Amino acid sequence: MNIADQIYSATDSATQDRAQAIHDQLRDAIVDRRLAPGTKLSEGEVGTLFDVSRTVARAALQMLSFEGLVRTERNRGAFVANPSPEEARQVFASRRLIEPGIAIAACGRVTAADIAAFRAQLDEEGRFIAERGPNARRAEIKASGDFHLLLASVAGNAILQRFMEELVARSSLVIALYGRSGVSACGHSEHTEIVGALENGDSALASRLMLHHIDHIEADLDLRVRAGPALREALNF
Amino acid sequence: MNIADQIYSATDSATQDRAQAIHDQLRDAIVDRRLAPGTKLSEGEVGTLFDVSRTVARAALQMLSFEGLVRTERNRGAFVANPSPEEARQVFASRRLIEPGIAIAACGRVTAADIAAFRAQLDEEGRFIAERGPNARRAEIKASGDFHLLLASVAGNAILQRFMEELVARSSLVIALYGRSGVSACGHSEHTEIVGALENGDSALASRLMLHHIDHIEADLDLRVRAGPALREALNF
DNA sequence: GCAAAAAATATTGCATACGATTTTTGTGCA
DNA sequence: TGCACAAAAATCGTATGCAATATTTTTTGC
Repeated sequence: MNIADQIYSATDSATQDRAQAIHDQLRDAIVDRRLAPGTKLSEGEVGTLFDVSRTVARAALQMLSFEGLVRTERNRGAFVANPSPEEARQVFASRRLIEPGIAIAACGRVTAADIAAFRAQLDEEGRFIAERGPNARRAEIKASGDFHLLLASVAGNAILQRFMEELVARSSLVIALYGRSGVSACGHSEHTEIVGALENGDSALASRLMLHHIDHIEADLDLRVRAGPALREALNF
Repeated sequence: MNIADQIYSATDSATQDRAQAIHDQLRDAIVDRRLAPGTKLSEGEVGTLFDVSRTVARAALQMLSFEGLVRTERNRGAFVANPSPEEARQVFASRRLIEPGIAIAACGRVTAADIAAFRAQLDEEGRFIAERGPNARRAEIKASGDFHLLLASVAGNAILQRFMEELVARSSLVIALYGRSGVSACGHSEHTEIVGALENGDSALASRLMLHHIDHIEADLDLRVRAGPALREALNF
């Protein structure tokens, strides 16, 4: 590890404060669907829950708001985001644009250690697919997202990695709201194929597989408006 | 304008508070290079400057920190970001990945009114290129960035638009630090060509022109490390 | 009994206060 | 003069208090 890396990881680890930790826990809870879309997250409640003042709870909520995971309304509070079908489409349009490129970048940088990490990640996914129950399903969604984040980290671009973290988290919300079934097994096999392409250094194939994979995830969504979206919004639903 | 749009713009305009306004002004100042990289932005100073308490100044600085425009060090304060050559490369790698796709998306949605807006934007750019002096140069950089933001807004994806806002702002910092000359005139003509492709609905051409345009901007940078980057970082430069 | 107004309650927006940490200044000694 | 160490100043991290706004409950008139 060179000097620059040391500086980076030092500042990264020491970065900020308890707000970051609270943010991370809330984020995980949202991504894991333990917090349903629309759930109110009041500053006081979050503060007492994590045993901090409203000040730091507020900072954590502000971070989540920047990521689009909660929406805040003035003088009303913060709520777990309730993405509209249009927002859902934009999330996946963004992923279709970015992730094939990330796959290509990862292809040029992937190491043997990375491949091993991918294999471990695939095993993890497989474990939860075999199991039944809502907990396993949550873990499966989480693991599926982690695959994409692992790929982004291998690609070696910190900016794109952060974008992907946001997109994966928001995808999780979208799937919670509009997901129809579990094509997850299909998703798992597609992940396996992508790792295969990576291992062979076939960037064009990896990119193509990724694009199809995203299409498949989105195809499992039911993005038809249910009772009229404007009405639902107006009713604070 | 449909109901959903009204709701959106309503929440957007009412969004939050004075912190957002302060953020916007500071952001403009950074992008315009009135605040040089490395400049310290203490909470107290920002607060008294905008006549608010440290609380809201802090919130504004936190927003800038999320965008990568300032870096904050615990118990030390916030500083205008000083992107390393590696970060600069990542900014442009991200733009190379995203902006051609944005150009394609914009091609499919551009209206006559949009074209008129582009023409106005191009005129604005041209004005400042003709002028001399540091103020005109600042305005020119700003206008050049605004062109890319206008394109992103036409593309109609709010998520990608926000990513682009971040990338354009960070590019401005990078150019301030590593920019060599003004190939700006060249940039202006390239913008004109892109608008032409948009007008003709030639998405493939627009995408290709955009990619070359980004390459040209990056080619004008001198990203060689100067006195050793770790040393510079260590010296808090 | 029901609808509308009014009070009570809860929650956010913001400012300020205080302890902790860092940086700077000042002083004594070699 | 130069250096080490201590005191002072500046700045941040966080808690708390008060006013403003939103929400709920109660009361009141019909």
